[in-house]
Order: sequence, then C-alpha cells, then structure tokens
Amino acid sequence: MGATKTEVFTAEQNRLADLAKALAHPARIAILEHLMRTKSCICGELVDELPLSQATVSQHLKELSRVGLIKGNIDPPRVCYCINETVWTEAKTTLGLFFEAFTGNDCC
Amino acid sequence: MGATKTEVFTAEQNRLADLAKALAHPARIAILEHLMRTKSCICGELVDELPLSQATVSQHLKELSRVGLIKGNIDPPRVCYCINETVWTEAKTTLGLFFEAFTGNDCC
DNA sequence: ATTTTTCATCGTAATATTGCGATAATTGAT
DNA sequence: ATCAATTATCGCAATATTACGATGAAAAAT
Repeated sequence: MGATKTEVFTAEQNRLADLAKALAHPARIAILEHLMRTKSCICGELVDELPLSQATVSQHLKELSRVGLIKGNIDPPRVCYCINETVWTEAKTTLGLFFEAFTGNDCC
Repeated sequence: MGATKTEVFTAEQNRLADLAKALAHPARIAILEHLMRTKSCICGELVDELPLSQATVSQHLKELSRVGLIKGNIDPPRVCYCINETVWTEAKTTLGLFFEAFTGNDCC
C-alpha cells in the first residue's frame, strides 16, 4: 500500500485534500508569503530567500503549480512566478466553507 | 534526506503547514465532515462509514488528534471523538488570515 | 474467570515526499 | 559557435505516509 485510495472519496473531498497538501510544507508557505509580499512576480530570488537548494525550491514551485495556486511567466532565462488569483480564491472559499460548516458541538 | 527542514522556518509557518498536513488526506476530510454532520460525538461508526479498515481509520484519527483538531472522550470500550473547537477556530483563523493577505497582483 | 466489544498499536509492504548534486535545456549576449 | 545565466529535470538516498492484518489492552457483561 502507501497510495491514497482516492477513488472511494468524492471529487470535492479529494480536491480539498489536494489543496491542503500543497500547503502542507513550511517551504511552500514561505514561498507563497514571499509572493504575496513582493506583489510583483518572483523568480529565482526565492533560492536566495530560502535555505534550500535550487533543485528543492524548483520542486516546491512545481507542486504549487500542480494544484494551480501559482503560475509562471517565462521570461528567458528567468521564470516569473506569481499567485494564480482564480485558484487562490477557490482555495480560500473551499477551505472557508469547510471550516464554517462547523457550528459547535455539545459533547466532549 | 526525506525529512522536512523545520528548523529553518518560523513557528508560524510550521504550524500552518502542520495544520494543512492534517487536512491533506480525503479520509481525514471525510472524518471531519462526518463529525460536523453528526453533532454528537462519533466513535467507531466511522469504520462503517468509510471504506477503510479499522486500523487505518484509527491512524487517521491519531493524526487529527496530533494537531489537535479533534479530541476523544473515553467511554469504555468506546471512544467518542469530536471536533476541538479551540483548535478548529485557530485553524480557521490562521488559514483565513493567510488567504486574505493576498490582495491581487499586477503581472502574470 | 471467561467472553465480548471496541479501539489502539505493532509489524510490514507499497508508495510518496523531501532534499540535493549533477546534468540538461533554453535563450540572450559575446 | 560559444558562453553565461537561469531554471527544470534526473537520479539517488533518507525519511514519511498510507493501508491492512494481526495482536494487544481495557472494561463491561455473562
């Protein structure tokens, strides 16, 4: 085993889990925070910013791209990354609705 | 390697990533949704609800407990689980603030 | 005392993630 | 054509996660 049984869950549950997975690493949080701070897009200065190798940073950027939270503009030899507003809003809304669905419990 | 370099990130970044990690599996999303739906606490009926073995469900419950999103009341031989309102609010707020910090970008 | 019920934990196998050095790939500049 | 700069990808090692059967632990009921 070791592989998640995605087939047995709904598309919504899988999507929410997938968005959360993209946020489930401090380096990716730091990358997104940096992209928010420097409104203009960022490329490889993230490597200077973070104590991680270029290869590792590139891998984290790939994971964020995979779920769509960021997008990159090729400006050779650079790649300018920035937050994808559409998916950002989707994530914000989806997670927001999820957390607001809880209205308190009696027991415990 | 294979281990996350937590030391080089802030406590806030690590905590946010850790909360996200707890949500980064559809089974755990399903568990939390079930706990929200059935306001009263739930124990092993999750095993009937989910197409996963008892051992696997227990492991997911442990992960949710680890970050504090749920808590359990021992009522032998049962264990009644429910959402931990304090941590739930923390997660909601932390993630909410994170997503709201983005105010749009120009490029890309 | 034994049985039953419920849940946690152990052990194990399969797969995924993290991290990095080395190597490609791309394109502008010389 | 070669070089420099930047980023992606490959290959590898270490560790983590997912999943499950089997076993253990706890306490009520017989």
